[in-house]
Amino acid sequence: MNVYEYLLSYSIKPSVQRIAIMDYLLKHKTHPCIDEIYLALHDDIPTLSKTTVYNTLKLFVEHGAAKMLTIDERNACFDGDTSAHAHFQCKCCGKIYDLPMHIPSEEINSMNMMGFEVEEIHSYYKGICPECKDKNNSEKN
Amino acid sequence: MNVYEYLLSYSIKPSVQRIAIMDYLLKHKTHPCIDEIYLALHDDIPTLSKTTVYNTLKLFVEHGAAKMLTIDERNACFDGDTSAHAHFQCKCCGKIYDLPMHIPSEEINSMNMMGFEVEEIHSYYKGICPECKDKNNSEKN
DNA sequence: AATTAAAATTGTAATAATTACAGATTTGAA
DNA sequence: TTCAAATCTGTAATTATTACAATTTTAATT
Repeated sequence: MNVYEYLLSYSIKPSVQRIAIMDYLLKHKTHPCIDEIYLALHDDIPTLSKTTVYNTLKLFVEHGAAKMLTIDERNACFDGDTSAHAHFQCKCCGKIYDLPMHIPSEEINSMNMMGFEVEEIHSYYKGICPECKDKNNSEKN
Repeated sequence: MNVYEYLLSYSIKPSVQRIAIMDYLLKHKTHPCIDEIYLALHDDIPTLSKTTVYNTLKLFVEHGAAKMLTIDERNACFDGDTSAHAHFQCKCCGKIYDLPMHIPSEEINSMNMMGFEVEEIHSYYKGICPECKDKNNSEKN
């Protein structure tokens, strides 16, 4: 399935900009922020407006075609992988890693019992990633 | 233990402003944002600067006396309860609820095995809270 | 009590992310 | 081809946060 059909499957009317942004999201697992996407696509689509990137990602999130991460304090990040998974952000280099998510079914059940209607589950970790840990260790020696 | 001693126990030098802010955090489980704290304390401390609220909360977080939540997209929220617990934010009213947290020990173990040094665990849910669900239902009838 | 240096606080200005909005462009049906 | 709706664009406004220099407070020392 190409990106055009992929957008349609989420009831999103495709356009040059929407296809380019979704294509970027699907091909780059970096959990990009608005600016990263805007700068990356600016070469191919010089007329692209940053407002369009904002609007488009909002649309994607509303249609369930992307997820917004609030893991980075500075600015929102976006993920084209909408499957349930957790994240890890390195406090040193800022990189965001994907991790398998354990879905806490018992908790969600008890929340439902209490009358909470759970629509989104967010799970993330912060700390030091293997790369940065290695780098720090080798500096010390 | 009073707030003065409480701050000292986190190696934070007490001051009028710091005591007032920590006192507010401990007494109000609303997970307030900077503005809420600033506005609430402004009556008692008219000279209080919003910069001081920012600086003080940053200091609290650094010393482990408070936690910053990024659950609300608009702005950072703060929690004086530093014990491990999860949160639920209602998409309708915005209120943030405390929930017991299931610590995914197995995942953390495997992350450690992979070389990730986990320092923070964040777990939160979004959806509709019981109050808003009731309100919506009664409107429909 | 006066002196003084360090720490804390304050207020303003700068920065950065996001949103509002109006005009231009594109799309697709008639 | 025409036209209305949808989309996109660029600028301006808004909002959250940070930088920073000046002022005030604190606490130790004389």
